[in-house]
Amino acid sequence: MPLSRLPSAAMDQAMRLLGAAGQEEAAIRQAAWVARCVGRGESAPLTPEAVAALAHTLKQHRVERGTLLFQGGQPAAGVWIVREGRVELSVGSGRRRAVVGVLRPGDVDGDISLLLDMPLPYSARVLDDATLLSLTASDFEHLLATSLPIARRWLSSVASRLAASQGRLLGLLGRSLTAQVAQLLLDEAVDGQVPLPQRTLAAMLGAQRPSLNKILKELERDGLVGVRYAAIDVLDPDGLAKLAR
Amino acid sequence: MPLSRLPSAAMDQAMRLLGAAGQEEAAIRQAAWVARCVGRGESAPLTPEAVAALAHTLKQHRVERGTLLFQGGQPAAGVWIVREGRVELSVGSGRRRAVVGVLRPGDVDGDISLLLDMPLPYSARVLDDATLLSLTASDFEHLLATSLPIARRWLSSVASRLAASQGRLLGLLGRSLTAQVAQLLLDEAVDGQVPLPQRTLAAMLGAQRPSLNKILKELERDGLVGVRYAAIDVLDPDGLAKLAR
DNA sequence: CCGATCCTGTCAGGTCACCGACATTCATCT
DNA sequence: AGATGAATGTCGGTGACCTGACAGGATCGG
Repeated sequence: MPLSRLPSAAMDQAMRLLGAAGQEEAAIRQAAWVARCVGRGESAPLTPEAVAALAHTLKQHRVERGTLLFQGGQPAAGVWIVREGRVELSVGSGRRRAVVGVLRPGDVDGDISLLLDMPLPYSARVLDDATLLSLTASDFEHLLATSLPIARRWLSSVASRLAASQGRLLGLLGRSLTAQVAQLLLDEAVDGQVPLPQRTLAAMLGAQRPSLNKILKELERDGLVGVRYAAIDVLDPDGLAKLAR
Repeated sequence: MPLSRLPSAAMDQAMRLLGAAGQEEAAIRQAAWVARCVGRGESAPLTPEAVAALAHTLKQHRVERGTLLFQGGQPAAGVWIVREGRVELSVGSGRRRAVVGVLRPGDVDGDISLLLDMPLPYSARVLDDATLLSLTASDFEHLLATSLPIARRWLSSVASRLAASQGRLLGLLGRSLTAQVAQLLLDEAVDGQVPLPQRTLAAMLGAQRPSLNKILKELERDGLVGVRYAAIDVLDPDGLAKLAR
């Protein structure tokens, strides 16, 4: 999931200053932001036409905390792009719940199921009041089928997700829970913070919450992390990296 | 430069004997096969030009068992496509070795590192005497930058690998080793057989070989699998699926 | 045919993480 | 401010998996 996490404060301010008259321009900016999020494209620069095509098909949604964006097993309705807030991807429920990942601004989902024409493998629930962008299935396919720069960029976006997924696989295989926790905290930290409850972190490792809590207290005792309410502070990334190996 | 150092002498000789016309047709066939492997393309049919472009850039190699195709940490030299045989992807060594996956005919690798411009995350070793196809890095980028049908198909290829990786992640999270073994056998079986030594299977789960062996004997006692030398027979897929849930 | 090498089968001891449960602290809403 | 729900801190018993080691069988080379 380590797609580009871009500071969007400056952008938001610019949008406010523009006002209603610049609605068209705001849409273009939105599209350009998405284009930056969807992969890198040094070898496929985006044409103004491609950005405009994106701008006209993107829809914006305000979604409140707790909303179920989609449910596992159903066909994908379209592509979701997180503009602001977080979205949790999970399977199962109760004590057998596993968290596949947590989307943050700049992350994309739903496209894989569309590309492969398979049902969604997990459910998505919105963690904070959020702003989301969406593409319908047909708009998405049309974009890919007509714009090579967009297809090329989307390719690198999916590639980076694959690399992240394989990295997480390696982080789990044959490692002690301590090493897994250290790795997870490093992966998920943004600005030295991991704003997730221990229950969720445990579900991301397929571990029990008490086991995770024990390890977190050990890490805190060693000065590597700070444990707060529904959040972990990463105090010593280098020390964690040493544990994670 | 592992590309140029591979033993391709036999192939070169065969091509010379064939003559120009046969060589061209063989190359086209090869390219069409690759195109089928690299994703589905119901919405992006391949043009004859695209297939021809592929055909002219593919190189064929015969590689003998045990060859190290590439090593983790180095930049990717190009894209590899397995035509025949198997290739093992792994990290680490000794008893801390983890097997990321085993490539079989039709599988592709090396493209992710090129797309993201990152070093290869694992090493690749050839398990059987094999036939491989390759694309150089620049040919690959050129293909993607000029042919939309190929970019579109490659996109679905990477997408399906991502789905598989996430599936394996879910197969590991919070499941007993027995469930993991059952899942792995179902995933890796081809024609009801899994032709891998227990040491490799254990490394794919990040488990120890004795632990795996104990579970395999239990499964054999229950008539779900047959244990042979360096191979497992899947006798009762439904029974395994029930265990894997 | 024989040695070398890989693979399988198996064992005991020790450790680690699961499991259910409970009390406590924190945040939020009325 | 008080009530309510959620998240944290903590505890033992139990079972599962790891560790290291060794013996025996299969395969392949000379």
